[in-house]
Amino acid sequence: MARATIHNRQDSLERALQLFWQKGFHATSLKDLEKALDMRPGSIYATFGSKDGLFQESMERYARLGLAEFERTLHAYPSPLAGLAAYLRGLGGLRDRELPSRACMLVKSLLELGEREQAAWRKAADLLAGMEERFIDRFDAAQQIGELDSRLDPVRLGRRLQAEVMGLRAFAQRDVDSATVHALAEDMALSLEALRKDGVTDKR
Amino acid sequence: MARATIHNRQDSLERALQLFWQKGFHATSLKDLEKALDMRPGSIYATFGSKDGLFQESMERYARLGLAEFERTLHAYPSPLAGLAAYLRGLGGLRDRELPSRACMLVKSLLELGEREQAAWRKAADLLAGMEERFIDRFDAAQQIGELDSRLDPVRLGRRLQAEVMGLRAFAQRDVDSATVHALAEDMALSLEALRKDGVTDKR
DNA sequence: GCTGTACTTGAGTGATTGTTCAATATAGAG
DNA sequence: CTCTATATTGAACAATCACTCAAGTACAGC
Repeated sequence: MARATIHNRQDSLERALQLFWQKGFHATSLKDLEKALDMRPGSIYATFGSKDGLFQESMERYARLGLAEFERTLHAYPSPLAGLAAYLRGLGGLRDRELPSRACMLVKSLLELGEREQAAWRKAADLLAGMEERFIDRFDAAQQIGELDSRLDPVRLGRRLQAEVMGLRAFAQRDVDSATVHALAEDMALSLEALRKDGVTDKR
Repeated sequence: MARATIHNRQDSLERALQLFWQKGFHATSLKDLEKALDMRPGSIYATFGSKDGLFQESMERYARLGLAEFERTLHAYPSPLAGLAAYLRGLGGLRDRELPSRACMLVKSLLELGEREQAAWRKAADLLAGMEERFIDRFDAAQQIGELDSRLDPVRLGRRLQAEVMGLRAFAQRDVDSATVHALAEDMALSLEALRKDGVTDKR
């Protein structure tokens, strides 16, 4: 009935994500995107509407994949606190993998964007709020199985953890050794594990 | 002997700093700067060389003023640990003051800039390294007066604190209540104070 | 009041920005 | 094959980008 598409949407989105994650919104030009996606402007606009739209879809993909990896880590540990600590230790390896950036793309966007890109800024803020909810949910679970002192506030702990992750990843964006990042992540993980109520057996 | 300058250099720099801190490097155009400094392009280039140069000088000013405020807080407390905790609590008020941004300008730059702005990126990284040194120095001092367990590593503690500050300020860039930021800063301050060796009297 | 010097101006530079759209190409249906 | 529907192209667009420089301006010293 019509001409078939030669570009896979998810594939194009992944390439755009890599570019945006590395260079940020403003420093990524449409020329860059044309090259990375191997598409001409018309095709890009027909598929994604605008640079801003493509950027927002990239952030959504980033958050979806990041959350999936987070959940995968959690599932490997029956204990919520142990899962969160393992997630932190995993971030210690940020300098070992080859990534577009060590920093979180959502945080980069939150700091880079302003009023002029309000919609994209909102999206970044909302996606981060979703991640915060997941953190809080895990502290809640830890409390329900008696792993965490009932006097502690899961909401505050969740926000604290998000701030720690933001800080760890921003710090890793500096030109520091992999060992330094590993040590920092380890210290954060230890602090988190110190929350474990005395007498609770580690069931890893 | 010649025509007098009508613009104060420090004053112009302060205005540029406010703009860059709020909007970031890429989103700040020369038009914006012309308006904020009330200077025409020729004057700006005669005085600061380039947009990149002006940006780097702005970062230097930012770091100098920020460090001065940090030292002022420290001087109000005879105990190093108490001083650092007070600094964290002060950051809890980020949402109360009217600032160009809640996030640290150096972190914003570290995350926004890339290879194309290598010199400015380096400057941001170096200035952050300088701040890290100050943190480490305070933990060192705490250790020397016996306020801090001698088995703890001041370098790791200093880096951890910098990551916490980065995280706190990035978190505060989200659309959260002032109370939420205060609570987060309080939790971080409490963790820091918990490092105080048992038996050491608080001399605040 | 004149002169020399340094500061300031602003129109203009070429390059690059995100975006549009008429033309073209290509697949499947008949 | 022809026809139709849709994917794709890429030249062209106006706007904006960082930046330059010749001309104009105003002050200090004489």
